[in-house]
Amino acid sequence: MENNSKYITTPIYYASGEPHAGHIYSTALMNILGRHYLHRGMQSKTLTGMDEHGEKIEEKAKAAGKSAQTLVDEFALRWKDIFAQFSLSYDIFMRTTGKEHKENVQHILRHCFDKGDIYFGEHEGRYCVDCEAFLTSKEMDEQTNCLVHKRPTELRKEGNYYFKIQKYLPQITELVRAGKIVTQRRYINELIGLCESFDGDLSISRPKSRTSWGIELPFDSQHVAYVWFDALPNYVTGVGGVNAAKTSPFWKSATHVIGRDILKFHGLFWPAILLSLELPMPKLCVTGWLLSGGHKMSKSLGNVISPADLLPLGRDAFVNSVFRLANPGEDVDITIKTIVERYNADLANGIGNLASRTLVMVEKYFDGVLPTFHKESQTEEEKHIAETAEKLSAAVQSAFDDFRLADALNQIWELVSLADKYIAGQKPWELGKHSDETSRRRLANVLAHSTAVIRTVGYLAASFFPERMAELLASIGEDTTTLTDSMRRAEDFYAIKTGFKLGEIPRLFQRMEMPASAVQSGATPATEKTAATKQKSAAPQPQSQIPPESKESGSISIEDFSKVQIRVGTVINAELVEGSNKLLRLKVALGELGTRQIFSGIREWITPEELVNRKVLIASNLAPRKMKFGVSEGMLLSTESQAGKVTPVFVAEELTEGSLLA
RNA sequence: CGCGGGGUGGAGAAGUUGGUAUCUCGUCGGGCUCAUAACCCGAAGGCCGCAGGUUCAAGUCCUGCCCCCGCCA
Repeated sequence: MENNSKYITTPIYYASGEPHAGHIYSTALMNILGRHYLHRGMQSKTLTGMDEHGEKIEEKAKAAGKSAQTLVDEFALRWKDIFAQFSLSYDIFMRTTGKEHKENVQHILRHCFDKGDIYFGEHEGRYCVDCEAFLTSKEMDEQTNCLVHKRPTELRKEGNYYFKIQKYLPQITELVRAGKIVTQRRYINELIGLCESFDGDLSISRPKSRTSWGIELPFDSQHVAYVWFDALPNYVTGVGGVNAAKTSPFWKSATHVIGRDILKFHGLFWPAILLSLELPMPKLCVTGWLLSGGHKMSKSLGNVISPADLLPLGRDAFVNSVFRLANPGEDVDITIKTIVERYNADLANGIGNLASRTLVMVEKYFDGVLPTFHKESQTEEEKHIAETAEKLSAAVQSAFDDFRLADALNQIWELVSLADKYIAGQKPWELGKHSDETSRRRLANVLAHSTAVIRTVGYLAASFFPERMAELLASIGEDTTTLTDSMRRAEDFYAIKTGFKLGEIPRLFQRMEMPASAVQSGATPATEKTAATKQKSAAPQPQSQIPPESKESGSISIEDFSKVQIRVGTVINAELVEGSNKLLRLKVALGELGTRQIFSGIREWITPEELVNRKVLIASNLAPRKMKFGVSEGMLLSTESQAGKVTPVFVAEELTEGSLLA
């Protein structure tokens, strides 16, 4: 029997920080997939939530002077609130501190333990606190620093429980090769690589002496479950636990939306646990990264687009650009500028304008009553439009099944473009000037076909833009109380509500002005730092990545200026750089931003002693720069006298460290 | 050689088994006036990272090199 259910999950997010654009992206993807299947008449269940255990959360709570539970409760509220602001709904908001989840985890642990898949072992090695894990030699440099976190590791010896993942690797490799876990080709290759290079078993517990903020192992009260057995099982909790999952139609059709960075955990660790549990494999929908200006968003680059930046543009503008520009799996490069451009092109000038021009003419020439088709006088072009539109539903559905949302959106917008061309060619405003029978019929046909296009687009795009599309459909008399057969309705091009009297014509997706801050943001973050590099005497920031700018000697706008973040910092250490006759290596405290290493070419003019403990100005959002002697993460602002003497700009001691000049 | 991704008109991207280089945005010119300064038509603009090789034919296959980028969403 055909499975009529779909279960779509996001990763559960770690409860130690604010959501960023990437979280909105994954959650929106889940939301859109869930809606789409609903619109196909299927049952869909969606899940998102929070991963709330672990050493780091315990530490963070301690630092904030509150209990871990209080901390995660606050984060859960905060995240729910932000999802709500983006109209991102879900059926289940999973929290790993929930009672049901704890019971599920213990059930799973007990099962695997009884089956002999979990054993106790002692391990001694280099441990990274940030990774919360022992590192292999490949994960450290020669000085045993963690390659991921660039910090020293410590020697630790610990007794932990291990899961026999090796036992399941051959099976998993088979499944991966057969495309049973991921369908996106590039990730199949990546996963096979991961399977082949994975050695050792999985450490799945932490002694309570280290952290007690977790779920207790049912067979050893002195240990709590580590993240693999704590967070990953949440997906099973969402369908009611292991036993329920065995027969759940939702579990049989589960799709996990994940970022490509957690592919190993969902494509290797999780399948191994599921094999031990003898549960069917879910499919993965792997997403790429959201980039901004060609770079991963990062605080030091100053190119972070936060949910707060996105909100004024609206959920739809974000959704359209992010799912239009690339299919999930690829990286997507977005800036405020591209989001607004795409919004204006596709939503305002596209479907918004098409709806407007069509309905205004219906109002004008037919007193607001939707006209009838005159199929007997249908032109080839009209037949072509109708056929294209009717085929679109199947194309969209097949695109969704392969997670090719960009392809789906592109095809929908192409239909809009087709209708615009058609209207331009038919000149209905000319036809409207004549009252003979032929002209009236042609006019009716033009407007009926245009309305039918709007209707098709409304049904097909409703999973992306639920609120606006429902408004659009309602305006042409469609019943939007339920959209569960949208995909089927979209196949019936001619089913417009002829005779329906229009109410007020909606103005969907009004054009957006480009925010002043984004006017020039077609440039990469690096080029946006041009203003700062004019302080060329201050530090040896190599300029190779900065193309010449035409307005070098001209004035710059206030927007340009505001791109440069200048902060007050305290020099906490300064030393000569061996092997360089110009450079000083500075350690500068920037308040919240922490301590930065900054190289400055001022050795000729100032001694380290004169700098230490002084307050200076730092351009803090310059791209970090790899130099021969290390990475420079900012620039010390200085002045240059006519004689060529360079002096740092010292500022008053009472200014606050880290504060931003504005 | 840690792993992985990538270099295609100004920007972002498609390019399936090798056969006239495509799309969106932007720019310029024209048209239209129903519409949300919108829509339609046309044009300019590309040593497809570099160098070799295979081939009648290479963005696409092979070899080497250079350069960017990402590594817990």
